[in-house]
Amino acid sequence: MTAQHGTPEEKEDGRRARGERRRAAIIDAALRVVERDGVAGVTHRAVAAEAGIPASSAVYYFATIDDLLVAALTEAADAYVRRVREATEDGASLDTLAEAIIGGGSPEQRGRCLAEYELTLLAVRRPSLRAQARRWMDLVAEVAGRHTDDPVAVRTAVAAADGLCLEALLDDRDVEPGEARAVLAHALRLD
Amino acid sequence: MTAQHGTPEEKEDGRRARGERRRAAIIDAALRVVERDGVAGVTHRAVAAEAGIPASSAVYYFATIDDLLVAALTEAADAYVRRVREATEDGASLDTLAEAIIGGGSPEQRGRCLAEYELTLLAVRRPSLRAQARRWMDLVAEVAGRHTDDPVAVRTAVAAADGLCLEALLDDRDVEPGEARAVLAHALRLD
DNA sequence: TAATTCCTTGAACGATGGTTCAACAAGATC
DNA sequence: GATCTTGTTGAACCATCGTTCAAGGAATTA
Repeated sequence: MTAQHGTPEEKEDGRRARGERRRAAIIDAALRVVERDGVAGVTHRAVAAEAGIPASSAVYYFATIDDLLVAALTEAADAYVRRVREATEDGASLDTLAEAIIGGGSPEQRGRCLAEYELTLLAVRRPSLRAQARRWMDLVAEVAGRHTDDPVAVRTAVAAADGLCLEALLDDRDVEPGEARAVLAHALRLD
Repeated sequence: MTAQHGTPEEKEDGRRARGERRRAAIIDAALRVVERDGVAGVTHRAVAAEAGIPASSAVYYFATIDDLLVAALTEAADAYVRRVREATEDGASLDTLAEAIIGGGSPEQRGRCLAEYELTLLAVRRPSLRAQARRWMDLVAEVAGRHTDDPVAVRTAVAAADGLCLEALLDDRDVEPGEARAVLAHALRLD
């Protein structure tokens, strides 16, 4: 009853505060493991090792592997939304959108993108995760919608954005942001 | 040295013939397992159980799980190419292409599509599988190329086709083939 | 028929992983 | 300080899995 109202800077339980921090660290570690070894590599022990904590601690916060994956997917979607929003809030230029989606081909972005894809595919098999996974597409649809009123164009742009990511992953070469831009522009009839 | 030339109906070793049949049955079973439980569900034992044979027999034909997944991916790509070629060889209508890609939303097609996606994503982490995985995209690019000369339009259509599949998987509802057709037509400027 | 090759199969070994549990430390509340 | 809550941790249990292996059966060849 002490932490009732909105201000989170209430006098809080220090134990819980540290717990929340550790929880977040575990999720981060889990995302790193997904990037490195894929969803299949996410085990309590592997994530705990990545986070530098004992395995039983990872179990304490995420009783099942599923819980951990759900948390990781949610965090990944959050990060993605943050990134794209930041890149498109002021000027909704197509270049920045393309770069935010494809990620410029840097290795770290590539790892992120792969992780996002794996988690999305995971969501296909778990109805409870679908809503989280859809946030990617919905966000791209929203941004695309600023450039056109044609719903088919928007659908095309969204689908193309997803497909471009997959191509970028499958090709080893760095995908030029210019190519992504050209495809998005084509889908949106901006060329 | 007996089975040297092209005619496969040479007097062949009956043991090997049955072996080849069993090998094919194992690959089929592996694909069914991928559809049902995902790539993560592919184990020697699970595939063997699906095929109704002892686990050690699956090991005899595919010494490692990787071998099994490679074979499954190759077979899935073969089947996909066969399907799309069959649907587009005579009249290369966009409707048939759209249906071949999206698959009319039938549950079995959905399972196939999901399996193809999972195997494709697997290929991202194994360079030796990339070539097989690319066959999907290359085929769609070829078919799309029959409708336009604009390379950007082709790239957009290919990317959109991949993205549409993912959307269809993520949405539970059956995706209307008409929607897929509209998106492809938009990408190819045929509307 | 004997030797050879190919396939079949059950059992087992070692490793990994999900999960449980009990003991314990540390902060919060009385 | 006593008590309660929260977090921490190492050990262990049990299941699953990849892989090995040896014994054998069946088709083929000599």
